[in-house]
Amino acid sequence: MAPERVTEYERKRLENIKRNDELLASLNIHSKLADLSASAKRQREHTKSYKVSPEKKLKSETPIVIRRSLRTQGKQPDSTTIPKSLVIPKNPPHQLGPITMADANTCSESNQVLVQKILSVCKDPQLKDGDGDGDGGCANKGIGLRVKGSIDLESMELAPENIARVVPGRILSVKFFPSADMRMVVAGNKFGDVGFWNVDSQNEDGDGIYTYHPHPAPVSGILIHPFSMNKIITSCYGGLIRLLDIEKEIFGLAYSTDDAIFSTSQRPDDMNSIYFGEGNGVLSIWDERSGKISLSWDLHESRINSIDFNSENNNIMTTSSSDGTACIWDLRKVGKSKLESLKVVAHKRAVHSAFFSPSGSILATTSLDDTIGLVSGANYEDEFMISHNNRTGRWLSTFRGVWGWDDSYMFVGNMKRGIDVISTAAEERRVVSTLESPHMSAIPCRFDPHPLKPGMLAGTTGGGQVYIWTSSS
DNA sequence: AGGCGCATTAAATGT
DNA sequence: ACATTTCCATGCGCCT
Repeated sequence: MAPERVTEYERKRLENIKRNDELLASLNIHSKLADLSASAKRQREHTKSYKVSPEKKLKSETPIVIRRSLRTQGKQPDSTTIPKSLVIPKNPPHQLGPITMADANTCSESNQVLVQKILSVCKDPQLKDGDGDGDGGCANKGIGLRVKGSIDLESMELAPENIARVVPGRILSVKFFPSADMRMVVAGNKFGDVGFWNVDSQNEDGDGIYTYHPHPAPVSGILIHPFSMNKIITSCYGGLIRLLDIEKEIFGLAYSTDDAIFSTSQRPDDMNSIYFGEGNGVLSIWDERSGKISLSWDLHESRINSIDFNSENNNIMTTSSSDGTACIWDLRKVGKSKLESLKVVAHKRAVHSAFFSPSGSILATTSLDDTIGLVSGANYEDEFMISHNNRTGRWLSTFRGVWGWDDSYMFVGNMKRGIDVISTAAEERRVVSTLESPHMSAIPCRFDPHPLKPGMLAGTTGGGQVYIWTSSS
């Protein structure tokens, strides 16, 4: 019993420290941890529960007032007094407002190399025909949002040089730059870090990895506009949506809320809006031009884990939720401040993703009830459930099955350090092969297929690694 | 109905 | 090699 007590205490203490640290960060105070350790001590007297809801705890136990007053007193950061064990090295002060890339930078690499690289691709004359968008000159016209094509599974491989640890800790979101002229991936982790990896920089200087800390909480979404790659949107559990302007080198603050933001998406034909899942089932639309929420619906009874649009009809949207359902909505059928679902796919547990196939005719869901659903038919009336182990546990991000470059294959993580490939043809509908490699030393959980390079698939792990599988065909 | 304790899980880090 | 640490997941069962 005694040792259990100790670990219990220890756990609470760490939890408290972390919470306090995040609070400190959110208040932009980078200092004075004397009272922090005091609060940790105080925690000992509060021998109560192990899991207290964050809000409650914030209100009841965290000495907010003291911290505020510290800042209002204008006390300077005094790192010398910070106990070594409490220093979290990768946490520069967090601001609730715009933050420059320089301030958010947590690596030794220079911003300029990254900025110039991205701008050079944006400004590629090849891609810059016409250019009347007045949008920073980052036109990418003539290239589709996403190419379609079949690939040869047998030819997919993982080269050792296509592996990197891009951020520390667990990755929640990953996105390729939608450019055919460079291979760059962006990954967001549990700590709120965002890492950029220029995969082809081996021949250039540095390791091609640039890390920033623009968020105080897990990065739930990354969006890169295909026609304006110099603008990168990130969201986090802390309720922030940031819009990184590469030209200005600023992580701007687009929107902030007390609710957690669990998912973000953009409607392909309306890049001025951001659709995001907020709190316990609310879907909101933020309009870039007005800088405000233009619409908001209460669609689910629990968090919305994913949002996706049908490529063939951008009015058709799908959401997946921890309430155990994935739904299909028609945005034209807006009732009185309500949306009616065209279809509800019911799972027995939380649904962590729902994505339309490239053609739009199949919806694939991934659920903690250990199934992957394939929903098809003219009105999505055919449901087929494929059994698949999706119990990732506490230390890994949940699995989300993603589509490849046509309707024939899906990719999903496998607890045995592989990537399961599901053939979706009506007569198959099962795992037909598993991508495995001795170089894949951890379980890939979240994926992003390169939108312009069929066969190029990024997979990310609970340890911050990114694997880029490629196909020679 | 809802809050709380607990088991579960993988991989980095420490010895 | 093995042991320790990680500690904003989630479901379940037990308790109010």
